[in-house]
Amino acid sequence: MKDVRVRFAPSPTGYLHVGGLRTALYNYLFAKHFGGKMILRIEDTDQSRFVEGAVDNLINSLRWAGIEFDESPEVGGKFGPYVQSERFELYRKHAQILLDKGHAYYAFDTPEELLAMRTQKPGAVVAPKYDRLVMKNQYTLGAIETKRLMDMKAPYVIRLRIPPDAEITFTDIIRGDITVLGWDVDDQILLKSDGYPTYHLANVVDDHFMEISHIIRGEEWLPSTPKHAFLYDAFGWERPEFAHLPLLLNTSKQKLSKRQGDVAVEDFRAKGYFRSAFVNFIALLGFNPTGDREIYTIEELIEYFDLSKVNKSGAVFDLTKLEWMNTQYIKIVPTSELVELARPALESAGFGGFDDEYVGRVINLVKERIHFMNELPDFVPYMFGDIKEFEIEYIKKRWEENSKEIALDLIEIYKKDDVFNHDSLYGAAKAYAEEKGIKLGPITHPLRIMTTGKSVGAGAFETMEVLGKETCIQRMEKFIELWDSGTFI
RNA sequence: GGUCCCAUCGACUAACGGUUAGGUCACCAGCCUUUCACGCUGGCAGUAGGGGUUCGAAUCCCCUUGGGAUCACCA
Repeated sequence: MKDVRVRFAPSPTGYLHVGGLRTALYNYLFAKHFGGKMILRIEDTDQSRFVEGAVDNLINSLRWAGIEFDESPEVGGKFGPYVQSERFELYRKHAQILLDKGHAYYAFDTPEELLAMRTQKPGAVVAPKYDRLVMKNQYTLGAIETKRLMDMKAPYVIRLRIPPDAEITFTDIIRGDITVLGWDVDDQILLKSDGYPTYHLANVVDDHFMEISHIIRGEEWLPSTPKHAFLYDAFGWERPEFAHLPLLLNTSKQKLSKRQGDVAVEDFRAKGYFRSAFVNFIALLGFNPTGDREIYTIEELIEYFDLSKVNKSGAVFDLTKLEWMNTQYIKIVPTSELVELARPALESAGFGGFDDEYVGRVINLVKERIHFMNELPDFVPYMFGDIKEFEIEYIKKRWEENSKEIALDLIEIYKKDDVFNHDSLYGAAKAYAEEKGIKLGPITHPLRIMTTGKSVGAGAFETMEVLGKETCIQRMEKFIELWDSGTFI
C-alpha cells in the first residue's frame, strides 16, 4: 500500500459544521491508523463567500477536537500552498491541458441563456442538462467565431466534455462499484468566467499534486464523483481511492444544515461539552468498532478505525445520547480539568475568588448531578456565598412542627463537633434520631433548608462538610432567626 | 422529474449464510437512598413488503415500497 495521505478540504464559511468535524475526524482516524499524513486545504475558490478569520476559526475548532494537521496553511508543507486562491495558475494551466486534449471546450452562454435552458418545460421527462450541440460554445460557433469572441475578450467559461457514450465506473470503499453513463453527466464548468476554477477542477488538480491517496468526504459528493473520476482519467492520472461517508441527518431525516441550529462545533464547545465526549459521540455516528461499547478514547478509535466498516446509511444527529455521554465523561475527567471548565461560569457569576482546591471539592460534591460545568454557579450558589433565597415550597413541605426543636438541638451537638465531616455529622444525626425515635428525614431536610435553602443538591452531610463548621452553624442560627421573625409565613 | 445512494428497536449501532437478532441512549418498573442524582436489576421495542437462491437468509439476487442526496459560473 502506498503512503496514506488524506485531506480535509473545507470552504472557509466561518464555522465548523458537525458533519465537517465528522469528516475531518474520519480522515484523521484513517490517517493515524495507517501512520499517514493529514492535510488541511482551504477551498476558497468562491470569492463571493469569503469570510474574515474563517480559517483561524476552523483550525481552532479542529484543534479543540484534537485534530492536528501534518500539512496546512498554518504549518506549511512541501505540497503548498494549501489555500486554493494561491494556486490559480495551476488550475488555469490544467484547464488548458484539457482543452488541448479535447476534453474541455469554451462556452459563451450568458447566465440568462443558461437559466432559460434550465427552466423545465411542462411535461419534460429529462433533467435539464447542458446540450453542447445547441448552446453557445466552440462546437456550435465554429473555430472562426470562437476565435473572434476570444479576441474581443468576450466572457467565457471552460466546460468539461463528457462523451455521451462514456461509461464511468469508480469504486467507493464503503459502497462498492458505482457506474454512471456519460449521457447522465453534465458538462461541468471547470473554469468560471472570472478565471477562478470551480471545485471540481481545483479539487482534482490539488488532490493529484498533493498526492492524496484517499478521498474521504460526505455522501453529498457522490453524484459528482463521476466527473472527478473522468477528470483523473482525462489527465492520465491515477485515481485516488474514494470513500463517501453517510450523511448526518436531522430528526426529520434530512441533511443536517445550518438553518436548523445546533450544527456548529463552536456552539457545542461553548455549551460546555467535553471535547472527548463530543468527539467520541461524533465518531460513533457512522460506525462502532465493537458494537458493545460506547466509550472510546481517540487512541482506541484510531486503532480500531476501518473505513470498510463505516455504515452506508445516514445517521440522525440526536443530542440525547450526547448528553448521556457527556455525563459519562464527567466521571472520568480529572477534577483539575473540571475546575478549569467551571472557571468562566464562576467568574461571570461573581464567584471567581475561590481557590482550585475548594472549587474542586464543590465539583466532586455535585458532579453527578449536573450535565455541564457551567451549571455550577446556578446549581450550588450557596457554596460560594450567603444564601440569597430560600425555596419557600420546600420549607412549607419539610419544615415541620418539631423542626425548630430538632434544629436547636443539632446546633448544640454540632457546635461540639470539631471533626465536622460527613461521618461525624451523619453519626451524630443518626444517634439523635434513634434517641428521639424519629427517622432521618425530619433531620436531613431541615438541615438542607438551613444550610442551602434549596430542595435539591448533594447529600446534606457531605455538603455541610465542604461548607465548614463555622458557616453551617452561622446559617442554622440565622435561619432560626428568620423563622422566628416570620419571614417564611 | 432524471441520475445515484440507502433501508436492523423511537435514536446510535452489533451480528460480514447457522445467535432465543446483541449492546447503548431514551422510555417504563423495581432496588438502593439523606432530597435530587448516580448506580444496580428487570422490562418495552427491530430485520419495510413480496418473491427467489440455499439444508439454512437480517445477511446473497430480483421486484415493490419508503427515505435521502444531487441535478449552479457554491463547495
